Parts: sequence; structure tokens; C-alpha cells
Amino acid sequence: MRYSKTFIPTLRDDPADAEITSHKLMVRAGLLRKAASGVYTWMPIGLRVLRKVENIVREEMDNAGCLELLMPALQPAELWKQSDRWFAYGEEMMRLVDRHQREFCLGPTHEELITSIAKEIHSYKDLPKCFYQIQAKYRDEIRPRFGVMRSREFIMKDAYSFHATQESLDETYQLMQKAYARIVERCGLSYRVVKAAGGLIGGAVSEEFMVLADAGEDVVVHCENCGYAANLETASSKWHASGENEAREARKKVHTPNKSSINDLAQFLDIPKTSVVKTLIYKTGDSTVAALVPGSKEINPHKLASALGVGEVSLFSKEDFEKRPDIIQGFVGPIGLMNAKIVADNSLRSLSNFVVGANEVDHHFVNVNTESDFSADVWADLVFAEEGEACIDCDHGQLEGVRGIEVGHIFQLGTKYSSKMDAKYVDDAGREQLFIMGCYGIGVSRMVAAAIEQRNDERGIIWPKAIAPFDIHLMNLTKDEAGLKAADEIYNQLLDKNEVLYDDRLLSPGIKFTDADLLGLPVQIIVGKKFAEKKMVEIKIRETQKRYDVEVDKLSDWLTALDEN
RNA sequence: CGGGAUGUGGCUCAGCUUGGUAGAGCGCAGCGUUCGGGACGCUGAGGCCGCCGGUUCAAAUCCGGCCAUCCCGACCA
Repeated sequence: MRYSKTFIPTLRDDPADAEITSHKLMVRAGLLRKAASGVYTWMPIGLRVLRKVENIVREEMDNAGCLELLMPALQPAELWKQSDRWFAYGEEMMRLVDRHQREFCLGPTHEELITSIAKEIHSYKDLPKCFYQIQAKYRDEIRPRFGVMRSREFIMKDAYSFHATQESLDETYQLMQKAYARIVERCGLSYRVVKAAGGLIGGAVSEEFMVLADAGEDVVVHCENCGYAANLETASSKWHASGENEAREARKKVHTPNKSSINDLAQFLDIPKTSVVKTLIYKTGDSTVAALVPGSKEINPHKLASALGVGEVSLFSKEDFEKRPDIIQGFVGPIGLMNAKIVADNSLRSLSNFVVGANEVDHHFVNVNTESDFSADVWADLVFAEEGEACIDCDHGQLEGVRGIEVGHIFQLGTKYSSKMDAKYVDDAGREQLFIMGCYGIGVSRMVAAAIEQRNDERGIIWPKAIAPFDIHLMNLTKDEAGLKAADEIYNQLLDKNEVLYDDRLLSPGIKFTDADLLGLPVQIIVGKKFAEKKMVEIKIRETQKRYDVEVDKLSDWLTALDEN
């Protein structure tokens, strides 16, 4: 492609509304333009990158035996009402009404639609089946952010598998896991696979593919020793509460004037923060939940929600406390608490003689012990794992935290959707059975941003070859006939084996160099003054900035050698 | 939705405190000189100062409302 014939509007300044590197570079290099918050145009050169990622994904899905189809983005409300997600999805769903007042949404995901299609699989003999599509998804994010990293319209590859048995699902799940690993590797990115929370999609087994980058919105907790890795939302650790093995003493109520914070209270009573147990009041639906965790640890609301088997919990607000005058903010405790489910962190089992609120202004109980003083309705791991704590799997490795960008997520769904939507096949005994399902998503547009986030320098983007918009950036710096002709010839030759961007513009060299580094194609070939003198061109490797002078005749050998290592 | 900030040619911004002629750099067009890391000179085009209303002889500037955009939190590919 001749530069003069394409359209790559590059910018000198960072756009004012971009915060992170990948977003700034995507706009500056002319890949992306904003239409509205979280809604973007993929410019010609950006689209080339997107298509390359799509094609890698497509190849790997096809190799894994998946079938590509294309479902509509526009979906009728009825389907979503069958699965109850018309309500559960809430504000995040883009909804619209047609001229006949029929309700629709723009699909945030396609479990319902694909399940309705899968109903045409009637026999176990036709299982398993895995379908996928690459298509725009719509989610009315509370806060779109960071360009296409978190946008409201984005390109996703979503796949859905249907099975007769759990074993079959396991097999496909493993296959998809391998395919996903290959996709991220082929895109040239370093990543980690982590245990994940199911979220709104649901399901018991779920893993995320995280591209490692400081600008990532997620924190990956991992163990260098055994390779354990999990999203901070679900990560667990081994840590020890103090006060184990102490002789249990009798509970006592003490006066603690204005000491409602953990810090103040620990100081006032002269005890470690681990011995103060905080009681946090949450609501979920109409019910009230009291969550007990050691004062030194942060509660993880995701874990609380899954311990309760609900989608979401929210902390009591001022208004909630006003409605429950029996719950006294700052002095809440499990003893004598009415009409609230008590969920306690597992660590409290090995903690004795701790402190809790007395449900009375300015009072706490000391020397509290589980079993003798109160009992929990649910025991669970409720706290965030922290850096430096011992690994839950191997016991002796230390946990570390790194930031990552979630580019893929795979789930085992079980019969969650097939049961709601009554999707069945007939088994070998002639009986109807619900499909067992899995689903597998890759953020294709996000992958592009993640790649830039991981690979850039102060000059611009450094594309991995597999997803670069072109392979070679050829530029002609000469103005004389001979140089022009030579550059044209080199361009035509290179086209046989490469995708070439040929900067044929009549501009000063500085502009061409700067644009080339900003665009970040892996290899630059420069036809300049050495051509007139010695019939030589210069090859520059974008990543290393290293330059090599090469005779024109040897150019193709050189490029072949470059490809091979 | 809560907290913070911003809106002025295509882009990045100044001007607003103290009301009175709309500015700079870059980009764009033309001419000339340059030509290996965003060259230079001259000339020129381009702006309902986010929108609506108010105050005033007079509003980019002061006041009110709305809208849009960005950042921090809950959401997630």
C-alpha cells in the first residue's frame, strides 16, 4: 500500500481525552477515532490489525473443531426473559423498542440466542458441538474507559459448546484452553492463565487469560513456586491469625467510647488488629448479611456473594442503617444480632478471645469465641489474599501481585442456560436430557489495545509481526529519479512475499522517520543517500532500533534470514 | 449513581481572576528556499468560544440550568 493512497492521520500531540499509553498511541497512530464515550471508529490501518487478530482467532477456533456462525446483535427480549437475564442484566444492557413497541436489546453476549439454536440438536449422536462468532457486543458500561480497553461497543469472539456429558465438556474446555493459549502466544504477548470468578455469565469452573501490563485493570495473584495464579477477586492465601491455642476465656462487655474504627479500638484495648473481628453489614435482595472478618484483613465482596450463592452484595448505606435502628454502625457484632445471616471467615475458627461489637453504642465484647458465644450460618473464605502471604496450594511459596488485562475468559456453564430455556436432546436410552454447556470469550478489540500496552516505547508502537498492520515500512528519502525508480522497484519486489507500506510522500525525512516509529511496523527499509553512492539500502528493526546497510540485490535474502530467526 | 475536572479553528492549548477588537503553536492551501530524525520565509483559508437562558449599554469572560468528555469507585471481553 502506498502511503499517499491510504489514510493514516497521525497526530503530534497526545489526545487530551486519552489516559493510558495504548489509547494515546492508537489515536496518534491513526488507528482509532472516538465517536462517543466508549464507541470508536476503527480507521483503515487499525482495522487491518483487528482483522489480523480475528484471523488468528478464527484459525485456532476452526482447528479446534468449532463452527463459525453469525448471530444478530439485535435480539428480542423474549429470549432474555426466558433465562431471567432481561432483569438480571440490569442497566448494563442496551435496550430499545421498535415501532410496534416490541422490546429488543443489543446483545451483550449470546448464550440465550445460541441455546435457542442448539434446540435443533435433537440427538446425543450430534454432540458435542461448538459454535463461535466474531461480532460486535454491546454493554452499557457504567464507566467506559481507556479507549477500546473498556468500551460500550466492542469486538468479541464468543464460542458456545454443547455436551451430553461432563467428560465431554471437560475435553472441549481443555481444547479451548489450549487454543486460547496459542492465540495469545501467536499474537506475541506474554500472559498468564488465572482462576476466575464467574460473574453474570455464571458457571462453576472458569479461567481468565491475562495479558500482563501495568495499565491492566485486574490484579493477578500468583505463586512463583508452584505456578498458582488467580484473579485477586478469587485468590486465596494461607495466613495465620494470632491468638491461636490460647485458653478460652469468658466473654466480657467493655465500655469503648467512640472507638468504632478497628485502629482506634485495637489501640484503646492494646491488642493486635487481628484480634478485633469486624462485622460488616451487607444487603442482597431483601435480606441482610453480617460478614465477620479479622480486623487486619480486607473483605472481598465477590467471595461473600459466592459464599451466599447470590450474584451481588452491597454494603449497607446510611439509609439502610436508618431502617434498621437495631444495627448500630461502628458497634455491630454477631452476638444478639437479629434478622441477619451471619457469614464468618474461615480464619475465625482458629482465633480465640477476640473482640466484636456489642450491638450497643460505645460497647464491645472481649474474649469472644466461636461456638460458645455465637455460631455462624455460613463459613467461608471471605478475605482478599495479599502480597507476601503464603500460597494456598504449595504452602511455602510467597504470593505476588501483577497487573493484567483480561483478554479471554472460558467458563463451564453446566445446565444453567439449558435448564432455563428448556434445551434438551435425547440420550442413548431415548430419554430427554439437558445440554451441558461451556462458553468461551476473547476480547478481540481489547487484544489490540493489550498488545500496544505491552509493546511500545517513547517513539510509538512496536507491533509483534503476526498482528502488525503491514510487515514492512518502506520509505524513500531520495528525490532524484534514480532513487524514486529504485524504491518503486523494491516496493514491487517486496509485494510478492510481504505486506508493505510504502511511504512515497514528498516530505522531509524527519516526518517519515517519526511516522514510521509511531506506526511501529517491525521492519523499516530506507532508500536514501547510500543508494545513490553504493546501491545500498538500510534495514531498521523497530524493536531494537538497530540499523543494517544491505545491498539491494541481497535484500530478499536478508529478509528471509530475518524471518527465520 | 457518588466524588473531582474540563469544554475556545482539524489537533494541543492560552485568554476568563479585573466584561469592551478572539489568540498562539502545530496542521491545512499557495509560492520560494531546504532535504537522514517532526526545516525555514512570505501569503492565505479556517472559530454560533458546548447548548439554552439570565445580568449588563456590552458576555468566551459574571450567574443559573442543561449537554458532552475525562479521571477515581461499583461492572467486565
